[in-house]
Amino acid sequence: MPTPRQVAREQTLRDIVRIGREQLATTTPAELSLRAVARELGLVSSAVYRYVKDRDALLTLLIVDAYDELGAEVEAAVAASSRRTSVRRLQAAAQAMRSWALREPSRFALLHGTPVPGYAAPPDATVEPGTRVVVALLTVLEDAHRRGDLREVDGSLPRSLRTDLERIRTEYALALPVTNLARALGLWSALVGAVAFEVFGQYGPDTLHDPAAFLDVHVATLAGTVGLPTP
Amino acid sequence: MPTPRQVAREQTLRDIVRIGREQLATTTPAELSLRAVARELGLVSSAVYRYVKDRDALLTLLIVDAYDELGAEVEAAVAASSRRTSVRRLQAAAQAMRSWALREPSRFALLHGTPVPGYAAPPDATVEPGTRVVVALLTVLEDAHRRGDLREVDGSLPRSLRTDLERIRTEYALALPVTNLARALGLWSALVGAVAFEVFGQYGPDTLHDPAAFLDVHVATLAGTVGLPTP
DNA sequence: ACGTTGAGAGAGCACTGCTCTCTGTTGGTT
DNA sequence: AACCAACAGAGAGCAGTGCTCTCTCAACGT
Repeated sequence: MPTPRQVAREQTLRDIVRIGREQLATTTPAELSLRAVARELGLVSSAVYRYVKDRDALLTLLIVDAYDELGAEVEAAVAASSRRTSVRRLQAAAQAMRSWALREPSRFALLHGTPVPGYAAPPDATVEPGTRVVVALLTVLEDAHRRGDLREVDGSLPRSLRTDLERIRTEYALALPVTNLARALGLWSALVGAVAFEVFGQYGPDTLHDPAAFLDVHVATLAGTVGLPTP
Repeated sequence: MPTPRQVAREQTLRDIVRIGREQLATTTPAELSLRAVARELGLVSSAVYRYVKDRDALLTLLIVDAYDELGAEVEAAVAASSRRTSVRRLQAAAQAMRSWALREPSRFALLHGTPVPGYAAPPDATVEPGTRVVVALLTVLEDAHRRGDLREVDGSLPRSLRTDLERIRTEYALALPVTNLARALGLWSALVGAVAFEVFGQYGPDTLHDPAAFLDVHVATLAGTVGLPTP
């Protein structure tokens, strides 16, 4: 049975994450201020160090928090589109990611922008939530493969790359061939790259006036590379 | 004829950029310190404000500096591979970008990582150097198109997207069809995304042991989408 | 009932970007 | 040649940051 002190502690910790998340709505990860979180919480700055080792630890909490929210939304989009074509499902996943990223640019930057200096995310805490998006993409491909809609793409792979892909394939218990898996990894980074380009404004001003439409076209193209039938 | 004072001023300005560039070798853009630059220069912190309006202005100088260096290296790779297949030329461009990004992770982050808060790069200073890489990619495609090696890719485009692409096509005096241009933009963001994934460590630890090989495979796949013949 | 653990406060250190004022030099104009 | 304005740099200072240290007091387990 948890003591009052324990429940209060967990509540405060949740509040810290919540306030940190709110701060990220208006500031960038680099500007996230522990003192500001403390002020908002009605605490003196040194007190938050009872809950969070340092600023990097707070960032880790927020990274996991963001990965989970993004992952959940992409998974929901994939699940909701289970009766549509695989290309449409990938487009739905992409648009879910894009929507979230545009809604939460700082939290997207926290995940896929410049890493915080000297800070290495602890793998045991971040790898699992950090792979939810790519796993969701792989789910679509696995479904297509099971239905016989996935064309096995050819092409030789360097040996070390093939080894890595085989390991991933067994680790995630995938049925799709490694050549398709290679394309899927490419799809993943390309998708994140495309969203980052838009969120970070790197296409340049007044280049694309309907980025959502471009993303759909782009994802359809990428879907062709992983072996899906394109209309 | 420039006065001694003017040449001294320009020299100091160059020194500031040089020192800033050196600082970025060991720190991230977010940590770049104007005071540290001043110390290194043997000046008091307030003195550098005679040369640079504020920290953001220094960042702009460094962004242009980095874009130019990256652009020059990618252009050189494209030029040096003019007698090879178009796919190999794209791979050379990609590897040039990857090499530079791994050698200069902070400066790469400055270009393609999280934008600095509240800071909008002045377009008239950054757009031209910022497009050198994509222009180099387009050069490869134009060459291929001229030689008849570029297959016109089909697929319908939404109207607003087609309008944007037509404008880009005339602005850069391109001969390749807009459908291929759409794929080229996708190739660009995908390439940056792939490099960013590796530089920022987002593939996860121990996922790919030969990222250079993966990038070659990935770029070869993307080259197929823009209409180049893949072996 | 009593030590131990924990939460919070407060002061302080070293650092940041940036502004203001003051001094001395440079440079163009009369 | 003399003069006054423009300029480079110094120094102090403000508000903010992350983080550490010490102190106090309440909650907790024995």
